[in-house]
Amino acid sequence: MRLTTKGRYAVTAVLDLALHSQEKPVNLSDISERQAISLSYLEQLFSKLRKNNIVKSIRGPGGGYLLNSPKDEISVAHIINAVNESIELSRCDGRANCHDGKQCLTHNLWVDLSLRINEFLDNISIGELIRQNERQAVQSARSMVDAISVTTV
Amino acid sequence: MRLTTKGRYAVTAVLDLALHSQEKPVNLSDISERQAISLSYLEQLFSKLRKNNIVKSIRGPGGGYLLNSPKDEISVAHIINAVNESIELSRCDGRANCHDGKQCLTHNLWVDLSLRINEFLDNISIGELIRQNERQAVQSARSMVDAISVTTV
DNA sequence: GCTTTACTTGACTATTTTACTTGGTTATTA
DNA sequence: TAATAACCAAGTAAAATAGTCAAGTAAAGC
Repeated sequence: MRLTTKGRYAVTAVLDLALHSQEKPVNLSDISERQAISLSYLEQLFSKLRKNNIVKSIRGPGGGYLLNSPKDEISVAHIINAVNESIELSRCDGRANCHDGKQCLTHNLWVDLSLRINEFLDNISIGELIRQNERQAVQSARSMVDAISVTTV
Repeated sequence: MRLTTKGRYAVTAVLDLALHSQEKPVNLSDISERQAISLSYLEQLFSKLRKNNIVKSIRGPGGGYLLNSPKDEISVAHIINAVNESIELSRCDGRANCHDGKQCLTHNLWVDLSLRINEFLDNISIGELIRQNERQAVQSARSMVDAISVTTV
């Protein structure tokens, strides 16, 4: 599991897609404009997302991309791993390098941690992310209203 | 929060330090050899770790590095953020770019997620990582013993 | 106090990844 | 058949990563 700006771009783009595609496909030009990501870079990212069955495409005029599954079934981990190709070069995989055991221990510790991070991000779906944000927005709007009513009363 | 091989190197090195420094300082050459990380790269990483009060150094012969706090008070997030400088270029910070609100929404969603990842990694300490691994080792040893005793009885 | 050891610092370089560009081709619809 | 938008491939600039080198400085021990 790697977490770089590339992953952020991908998650942001999928979030944009989830927010804008009500049955109608969304084309990359629109996402490019809204999220300020270059069109061709988006094409590369979406090519990987499509190959990983996260989105599906419709060609031709009026075409674009759609989520391939319900929002709640698309995890952040899935998106990030899709664009990162995740060839996770885990050094001592069986042979070599791990001569004295101690090195293998630290390596194992890292693998454990890596698994835990992956598991964590696998439990956060696009749908959940959006809902949580909506709740927060409602809450802050409410407290804003409260604040106003307090100051005006 | 960014999670790259650089962060892995740093966490691995601190784990190695935690495992090997029983009151005595550990020098970077030893870590370099054990973890197969170049000495000069370790120097750069430890310079940042020291500035962030994660480790302390002792100069001169017999010198090296020690953890600056108990194992349980050093979080994985702390280590990763220390070496990554975390200048997290969060695009629309107030001004610019965020014209239509929608873009800001996706941006906020990412920031939320980022905070959650950070919080998650902040709750995993070096000490906890090591202990968990020990438990696993004991368990697998136990189940191995069980398996053997079953097959031999 | 001098020498040795070993950390410290900074500048410099190679490699890899990221982000983007260009220039196309192919499928679909109006 | 003209316009649209996905698809594809090669190349490129900039940034991050990983490592090198050389000149320091602090501490230990003789």
